[in-house]
Amino acid sequence: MTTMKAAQRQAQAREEYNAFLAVCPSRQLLDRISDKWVVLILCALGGDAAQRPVASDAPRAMRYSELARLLAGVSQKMLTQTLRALERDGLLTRTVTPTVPVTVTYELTDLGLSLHRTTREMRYWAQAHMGEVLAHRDEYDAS
Amino acid sequence: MTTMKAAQRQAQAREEYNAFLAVCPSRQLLDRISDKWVVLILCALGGDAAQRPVASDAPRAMRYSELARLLAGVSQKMLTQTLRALERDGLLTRTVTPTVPVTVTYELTDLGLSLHRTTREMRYWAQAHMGEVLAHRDEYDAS
DNA sequence: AGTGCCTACTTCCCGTTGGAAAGTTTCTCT
DNA sequence: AGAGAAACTTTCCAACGGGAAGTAGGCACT
Repeated sequence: MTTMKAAQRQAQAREEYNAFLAVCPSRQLLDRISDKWVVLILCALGGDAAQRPVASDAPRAMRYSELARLLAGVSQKMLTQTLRALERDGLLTRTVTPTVPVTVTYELTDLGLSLHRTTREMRYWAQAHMGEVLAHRDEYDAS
Repeated sequence: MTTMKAAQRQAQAREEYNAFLAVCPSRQLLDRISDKWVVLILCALGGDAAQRPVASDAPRAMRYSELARLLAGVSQKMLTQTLRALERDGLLTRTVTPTVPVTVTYELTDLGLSLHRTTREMRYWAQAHMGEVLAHRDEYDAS
């Protein structure tokens, strides 16, 4: 048990948890990461701020105000709240530098980075299939 | 333009849409698919109802009541509402069979199936990293 | 004929969540 | 003394989601 490799631990975790059960902790976790602000924050910190993948894409630390500017439409309350939740879950780190005014930066951990691979796919899927979806909506609304 | 291959169309779409912009339609689409019920419904219809990937995993049509039972905790209102939205977006089809009582089945389209690959990853990530996240929370709450 | 039952919703009411905007803190510069 | 800047925090209100009850259409049993 104590000598288990990471891959084995994950394999066992998959047997212990079932996200379809409302009482399962992994269901609560899935609910939390299936959130629009979580997905956008992970995309931002993961480095894919550009419209499509570019060579300069790389995870990087970002300041609070930088995130607020990039995630158009997020309220300060939700941004702070979501960042704190992600910090608590170990997906990112929060670093306060005592300059004046104070500088706060957020950066993905390895755990956050592993989830970023999936959230990035969500974003690209949305951008890539937008046209198809709009076409389906028109068709649906016409009938 | 009319002779573009799917891959080319998607590449162009990625340049036209940027999900970080609040006004961009792809942002609205990302908001919609970054939803806990959407993720769970796609996982269910995608066939991975088991706790971990098994040979019998395959996309399959499911009845309304079957979905309601599998997605523990979903209200009828949200289930209906989310299914209709996904139908409108072309991610799944709704089929009414005039048996008695009526039978309604839902099934992923190819478009829905392409997104299912990503939502399945979200679910497995949650189940696989649950322990790590819980450990981080304990650590965070202790300080 | 009437009562009951079944699925798949739809409607109503209300508590929780999220957004908008204004307030707070700390220090520096003029 | 007053302005200003970053990163929140608080307050107020509208909207979203959950729970429960109601609806429709048709068989089936008494």
